[in-house]
Amino acid sequence: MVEGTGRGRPRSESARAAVLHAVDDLLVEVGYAALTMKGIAERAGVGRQTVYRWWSNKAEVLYEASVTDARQELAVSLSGDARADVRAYLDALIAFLTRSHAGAAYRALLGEAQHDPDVALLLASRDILEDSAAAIVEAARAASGTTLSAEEATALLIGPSFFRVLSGHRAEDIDTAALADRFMRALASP
Amino acid sequence: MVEGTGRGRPRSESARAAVLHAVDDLLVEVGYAALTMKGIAERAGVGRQTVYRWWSNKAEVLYEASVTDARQELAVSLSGDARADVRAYLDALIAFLTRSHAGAAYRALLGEAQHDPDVALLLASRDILEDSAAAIVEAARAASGTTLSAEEATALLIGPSFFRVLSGHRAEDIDTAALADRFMRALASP
Amino acid sequence: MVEGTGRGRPRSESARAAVLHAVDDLLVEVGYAALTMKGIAERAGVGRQTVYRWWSNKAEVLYEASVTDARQELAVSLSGDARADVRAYLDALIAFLTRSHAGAAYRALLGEAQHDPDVALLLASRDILEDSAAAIVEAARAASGTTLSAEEATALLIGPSFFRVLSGHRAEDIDTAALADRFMRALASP
Amino acid sequence: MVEGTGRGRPRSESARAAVLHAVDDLLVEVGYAALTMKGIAERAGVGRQTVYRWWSNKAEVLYEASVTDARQELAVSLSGDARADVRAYLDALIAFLTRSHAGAAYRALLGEAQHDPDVALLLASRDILEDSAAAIVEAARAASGTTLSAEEATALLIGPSFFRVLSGHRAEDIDTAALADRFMRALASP
DNA sequence: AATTAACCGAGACGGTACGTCCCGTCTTATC
DNA sequence: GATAAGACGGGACGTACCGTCTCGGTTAATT
Repeated sequence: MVEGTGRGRPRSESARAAVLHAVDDLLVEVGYAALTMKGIAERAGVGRQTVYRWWSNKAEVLYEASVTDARQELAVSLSGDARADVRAYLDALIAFLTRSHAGAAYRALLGEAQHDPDVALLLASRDILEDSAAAIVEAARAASGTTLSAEEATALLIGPSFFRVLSGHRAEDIDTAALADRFMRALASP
Repeated sequence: MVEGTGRGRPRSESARAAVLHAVDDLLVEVGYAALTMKGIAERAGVGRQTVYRWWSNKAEVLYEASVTDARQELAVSLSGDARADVRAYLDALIAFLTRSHAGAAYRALLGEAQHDPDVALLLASRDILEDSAAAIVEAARAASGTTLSAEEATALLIGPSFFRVLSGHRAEDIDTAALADRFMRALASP
Repeated sequence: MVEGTGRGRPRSESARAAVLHAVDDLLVEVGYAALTMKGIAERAGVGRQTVYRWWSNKAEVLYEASVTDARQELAVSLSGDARADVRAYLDALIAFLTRSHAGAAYRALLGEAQHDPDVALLLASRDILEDSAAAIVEAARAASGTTLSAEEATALLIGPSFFRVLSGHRAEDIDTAALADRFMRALASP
Repeated sequence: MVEGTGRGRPRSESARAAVLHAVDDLLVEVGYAALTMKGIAERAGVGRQTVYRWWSNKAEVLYEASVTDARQELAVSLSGDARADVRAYLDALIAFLTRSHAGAAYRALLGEAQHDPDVALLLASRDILEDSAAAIVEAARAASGTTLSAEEATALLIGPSFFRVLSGHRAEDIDTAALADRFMRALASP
């Protein structure tokens, strides 16, 4: 996108990058609760107004800082074996939600979305999890010949692990092989 | 349970009730984000210290204020027809998560838990959702003769709806009849 | 003064003593600014109400706790030599104001009196300094045959040292011999 | 004096003035005891942090708010007649201590200084009373040819009135003509 | 001996100021 | 005209103390 006439000083790309890096670092170091716009600006060596000029709240900065990493971590290649692919995806999903920095950011944002409609809209506009599962879900639907919609199938796939992690259960307990098996069974037509 | 030695002025039950009522009211009126300890105390006509004396943060007050309502709203009676009971439970669950005040409180707490370990512990200690599903899950497991553990079955039951709601999808779209059907199918042994 | 009928439990003398001791100790340990009614009661092992029952504010407790010591420290015997007696009194006065615990209490009370009328009344009712100087002033007035009133002479005697100490000057610098000399000269008739 | 690099928003002169005015007003309206940093900020229409940014406690604000007035009220012109000048100064001093707003501030600060070392330092750094008396004291010393130091003479001059007022006596009783006379007599060499 | 009444300790109560932190906005000089 | 710096008005935080109250328990003098 072109920046109008180009008059005046152009946006500093280095400032943008510094902010996104600062958010990444601070999220790990101090956690989401202690992540402040003030702290981000200072860590990035950037004026406070510069942050506000490009992002309207910390959720937006965090979203932009983590969405690329999130997509990468959740990407799985299709092997042709639907059940194996589903299991691989579930493993990636759980690793993302419980051990990844980008996953921590996602959980924080999803948490914030529960009481901030702006953040809810931001997340709903492009749901990272749903996007990441689309290919696997499509393959599984095709393989099973299910009558379920993609949306329904996605909820069946992601929901159980999502619930276990978000509601605070230990993630090691999740048997992804069994989960993949039950998912395929649920998909199947009668 | 005895409250220590009984020395000193006893805790004021009316103050306790006033605080819990104030939290309930304020959550509806101003939302979780604008819910402050200061606001709660003032609305309750209670000293600030009195709130801090009995609850260490707003999550604890909110939990105590909503847990009883939550249990009531999620209670379903067993009819003997497992599939019908599951569907009734899912309807209650979705209504709770999307339309109930207690459910709004639960979602706010679950959100807070994603970036506050104290709140996470509080919720994990007695998971309202898991508790509420225990009887239905047990009945469904018995009816299906499944090899799945109760924990796994609970995640299968709650997860899909939970994911749809928490990640911001419209709740009316959820076909609980289909979901109950798929749940029973997933439980079934091969 | 008799306490009415004497019915009911009599005042606990040990509680009274414990409070006064606690005030003395705390004044030295934490200073006047950090001296609180709560702290006094706890240090004395006494209920808060018990303190309030007998003294209406911390100034009153402090006054009662220090007035006896103050009188003792400021007592000087008359030798017959007015100038020498005056000098001895000034030495005692400066020691009291700068090095004594009771003097610290007096200065704190006098400070409080500058912005609390109740404390001002308390101090004015029986001015410790003026009382202590009465005998010496009388002797000096008699020896000099001055036309000055006792009040005026007292102010001439105490004022200079009082000002030096209260306004924060170093006390060692005060030449009490010279001061005594000038005082006698000021008293003398023309 | 230069204020660093000049970067950033400069200090708001209007905020500074508003705070000092608020202190002046509040001291008269509610008295020193009820003078709070919170109240000052609110009355000035200023953020709390803005007050703390420039003054570390209410004593500092009050000092800055009253010192200029104090100097004006205590200024006396020299006529050449030392005794008359001394009397004029004593009249001004007593009026300052007992009837002036700036004098009320000074007494409050001096009171605070008795139990707060920070305030004591603040007052000692530039003693308003001693400064104000310097010219008169010098003139009186020259006229009398005394051997007393300026410090000693100042204490002799100010002390008696200072003691009378601070220890709560009525100010109307002070005979400044007699006091000036005795002061000149005390100064005189033998 | 039983009753009565005031005192005792403990500690919770409604209030309010404290000093700190962060919010999002603004106003500088600099680039 | 965007930037780094940093002051601005505002407001919540969690703590401390205020002076009051309400308990159970104690200690006498009066019945």
